[in-house]
Amino acid sequence: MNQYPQLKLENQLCFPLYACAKEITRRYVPLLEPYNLTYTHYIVMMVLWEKGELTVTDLGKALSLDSGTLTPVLKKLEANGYVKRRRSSDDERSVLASPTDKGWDLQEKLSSVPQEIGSCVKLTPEEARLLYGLLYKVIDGFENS
Amino acid sequence: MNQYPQLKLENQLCFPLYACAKEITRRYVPLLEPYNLTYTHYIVMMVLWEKGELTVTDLGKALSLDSGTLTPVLKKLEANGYVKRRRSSDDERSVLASPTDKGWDLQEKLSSVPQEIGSCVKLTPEEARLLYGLLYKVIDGFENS
DNA sequence: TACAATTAAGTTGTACGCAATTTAATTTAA
DNA sequence: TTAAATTAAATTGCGTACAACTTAATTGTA
Repeated sequence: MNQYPQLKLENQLCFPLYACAKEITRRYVPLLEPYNLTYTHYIVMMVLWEKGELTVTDLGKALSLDSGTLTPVLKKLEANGYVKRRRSSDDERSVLASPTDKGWDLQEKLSSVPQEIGSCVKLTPEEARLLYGLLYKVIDGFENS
Repeated sequence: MNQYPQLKLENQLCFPLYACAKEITRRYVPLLEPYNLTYTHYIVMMVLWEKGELTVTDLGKALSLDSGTLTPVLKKLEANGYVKRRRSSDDERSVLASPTDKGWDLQEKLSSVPQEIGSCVKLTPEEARLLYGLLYKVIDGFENS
C-alpha cells in the first residue's frame, strides 16, 4: 500500500510538535483575552518582566522572533498601555522596550496562568521535566547545523 | 527581583514547544520550496498519500486544521497540479480531495525529506521515541479537558 | 576624516491558523 | 412532509511569522 512509510504523519516527530504547540497556544486564548493579550504578547511581557528593559533585537533573540513580528506586537502593547518604547540614547538605531506600571501590574493578574495551562497538560512532573529537557536538546542541536 | 518565578519563560513548557515547532518547520522550507510546497502543503499531501481520498473534514481531523486553513491550501495544491477535488456524490456538501498522478509522484521526490529533517534533530533514537511519546501524551491529554 | 560596510527597526508582501459568519445540502422531528 | 436544526465548505477578518527590502545610525577602514 504505502511504499514510503517514513512519509506517514505518525512516523514524523515534527507533526506532534506542530500540533501540540498549536493546541497549547490555543489554550492560552481564554486566559489572556480578558486583558487584550495574545500568546505572543504574553511571551513578550514575560521577557520584559524578567529583564526590565531591552532592545527589540535582544527581545527577538530571547523569543526567536524578528522585528517584522515584534514591531507591531510592541506597538499594540504600547497602545494598550502595557509597554513603553524609547530610542536608546547610546545608539539611536535601537529601541528599548519596558513595562509600564500597568504592564507590571499584569504580572500579578496573570500569575495563575502557568498553573492553569499546566493543569491541562496531563504529564507527571518528571515527564514534564523530561519533555522540557528533550525540547531544549532539539533547540540547542539546531544551533550547530 | 522576580516575585513570580512561574512567569519566567524558562519555567514554562509551552515556550520550548512553540520555539521548537517554529524552528523545525522552518527547516522544511528549503527542502519543499523546489516543489512549490509549504509545510502545510506537505502534511496535507502526507495524509492524502496515506488515505488516497478523503473529505476536507476528515483531512481537518487528521491535521487539526479547519476549512478556513484547508480550503485555500487545497486550492493551491490543485492549482499546482498535485491534488484534485470533487464534490461527493453521496453528500453534495462534502468535497473529496485526492492526489493526482503528479501528486503521487511527489512521494518519491520527497522520500528523503524525513531523513534530512531527522539529521538536524540531534536526539538519539531512544530520545526521539521518548519525545514522540510525551508529545502524544500531551495531545491525548488535551482531548479530555 | 570620509566612505564603505554593518547594524537596528520598521515596512511590505505572502502564507498560515482560527474564530465567526454565510450558503447550501442533509437530517431531524413536529 | 415540511420546517427547524445540523452539517460541510467556503469566506471574511485578524493576528502572527518571516523573508526581503528600506531607511537611518553606527562602525570599520582606507
